[in-house]
Amino acid sequence: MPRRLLVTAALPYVNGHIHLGHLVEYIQTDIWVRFHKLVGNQAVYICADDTHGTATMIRARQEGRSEQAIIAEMAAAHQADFAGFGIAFDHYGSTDSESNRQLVHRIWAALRAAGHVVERDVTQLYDPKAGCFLADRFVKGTCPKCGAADQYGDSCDKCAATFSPTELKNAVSTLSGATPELRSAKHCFVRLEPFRAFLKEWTASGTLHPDMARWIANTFLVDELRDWDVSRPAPYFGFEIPDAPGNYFYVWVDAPVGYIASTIDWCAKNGDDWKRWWEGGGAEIHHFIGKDITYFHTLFWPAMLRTAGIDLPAKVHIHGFLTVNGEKMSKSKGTFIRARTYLDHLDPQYLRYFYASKLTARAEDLDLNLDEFAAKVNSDLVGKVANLASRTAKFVPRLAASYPDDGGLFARGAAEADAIAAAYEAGDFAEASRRIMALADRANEFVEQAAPWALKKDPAKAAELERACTVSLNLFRQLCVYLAPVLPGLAAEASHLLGAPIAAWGDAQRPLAGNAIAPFQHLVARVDPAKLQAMIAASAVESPAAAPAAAAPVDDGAALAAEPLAPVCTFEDFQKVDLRVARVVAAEEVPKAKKILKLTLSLGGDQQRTVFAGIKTAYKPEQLTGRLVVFVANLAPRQMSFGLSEGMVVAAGPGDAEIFVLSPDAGAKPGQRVH
RNA sequence: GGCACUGUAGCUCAGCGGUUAGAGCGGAGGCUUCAUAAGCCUUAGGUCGGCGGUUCGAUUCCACCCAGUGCUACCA
Repeated sequence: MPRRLLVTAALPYVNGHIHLGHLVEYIQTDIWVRFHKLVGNQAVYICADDTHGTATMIRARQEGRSEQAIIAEMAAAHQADFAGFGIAFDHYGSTDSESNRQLVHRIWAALRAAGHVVERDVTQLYDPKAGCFLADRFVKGTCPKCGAADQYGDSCDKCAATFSPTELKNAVSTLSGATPELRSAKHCFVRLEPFRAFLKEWTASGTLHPDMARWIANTFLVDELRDWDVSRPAPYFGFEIPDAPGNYFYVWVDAPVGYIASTIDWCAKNGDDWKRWWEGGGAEIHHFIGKDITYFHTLFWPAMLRTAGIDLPAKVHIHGFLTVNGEKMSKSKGTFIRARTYLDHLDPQYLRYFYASKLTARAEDLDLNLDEFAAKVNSDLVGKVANLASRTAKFVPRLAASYPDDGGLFARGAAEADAIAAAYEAGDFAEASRRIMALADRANEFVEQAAPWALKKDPAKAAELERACTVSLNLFRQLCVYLAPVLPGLAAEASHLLGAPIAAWGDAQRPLAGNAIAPFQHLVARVDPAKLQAMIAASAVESPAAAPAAAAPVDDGAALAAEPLAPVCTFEDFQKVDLRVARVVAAEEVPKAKKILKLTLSLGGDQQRTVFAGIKTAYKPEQLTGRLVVFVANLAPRQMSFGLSEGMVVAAGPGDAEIFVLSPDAGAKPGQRVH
């Protein structure tokens, strides 16, 4: 009984081009889908462009055209890029569709009816220049959790923390460069806390890799789940909320619903009923996503589906990020490589194979080391697999009329089918590749021993030659069947070479006999290092001209916006705080603390105080000893796990590397009060 | 500090309660010349992070420790 699989990859955002990082996911998913189709399951690969949000609206405004024009242009670009890599969606839709609007309405009505929607005022960042509230992705600043700079307003790609844009430090509008200000507006929220028990069970029920299930259980699900802000006030490009006019659904509401809407559109084209896939039809729903959007797919999304009576995903497959040469992709180093740029220089099969050889079921980051990439592709694809055909296909015009005795080689390869299939099924493509390459090694050993080139010289051994070639070409074909999910192009060429289509996983079980052999053509070229270099060069963006030296300082309002002024206090209030000049007489690291330094401060004479200060991320102890600082002398002592802290040292900055300890001008003496 | 994951040959990684721990790549030596300078053979003497425990027997299970990574805590 074939399984019915509804498979999705995350919807790429309409505003950007596809790059090699995206492709990890689309290739991974494509391989998984192709595998299932090959084994005879009914698999549907659904994707779409994620179109809504402020970003699209602003871009349309800037370029003086409609959102729809942008969507059409980018949809074409995305699909061309995907097609270039052999990624074969069954349907590629758009979240800006009527089917999506209707479905969002339906799910919203269900959330309302279930009493999960609450409304309250939200203070949000507002761009006074652009005249609109700022979407998460349109605010950049410093991550409040880890201090990484240049992060978007919804999550940190450094530490994967999620937060709200108002939590961002040093926020700046990427639209206008203006410092955002705070404004209030009414928002709709979906309550998630009622789902916690359900989510706890669901995420632990095999829908996620155990590592990820644990991670979610230990992070998000330990505390009360915060209400989810699902609306944005106009102007906003998206679907208006039917019962809250002037408000629009936040893009993360309608984006995942787009999985279903895109299925609906596919069904409409094919005379199918979408409910067979999403509502009690017995289909398995599989989502492939990156670990950065785990939150949305394993908490919000199941809650929405459950409320609306739609099937829950059978499995959420989560992968890690792509690094290139061991580092985050970098525009200046030329490792931020667009799909199109890659296609301009290199064969997409290389990348499909390399990713496959590295992907496992775990959400580990995948490193594209370019030297390893070239070595692996050349060794495996060219040296082992393609070479097998290349070295035997030219000797004989056709395969032997019956498959000869090969000492059990083909049978041993056929017996690997289940193990390789299990590896594909589990998402452990690395293991599948290893097993396949092991078979390729055995096949090459066979050729070596049979030495068809020697047999060719002796006309009396023509039959033996034919047998040797029949075996090696069948072994080659067997490999191509196993590799077909990864390398559909190679499988097609192998089909052509031997005049027999590779159409099913079972084709690896039956050797061919008697087939005519087509004239041999090169199957896979070696990786040309010059082209690799050219690709890097084409991707490298010269780093922006070094900022004009010693330019006048620009005091933007980011810091103030990130932390608005406190309410007025009286002079008497201020006087309560006794600030003193102090000298750091000793600074030392505290065992087991990542952020804390232990400071011994002198107030003059024999007066000393011990302070534990959270400045270790920005200062080394030796930088501090001897210098003067400003010290809150009358702060109530605080017992910390490291010891008693008798006050605090005054500092500014958002944290992490950006901490600036205050010091008085020269001449001040320890013990003097700051007035 | 807590939670999780990882720690196996120069590199990338398999493996796993049981004979002398494996593969690929790289390196070294040899063979071959059919093939896209591909292939085959030999070789790497690695405390399987450390220390204990369970066991007839552990790289494989358990405890603890160390290191790396991620999240999290300490910032009065």
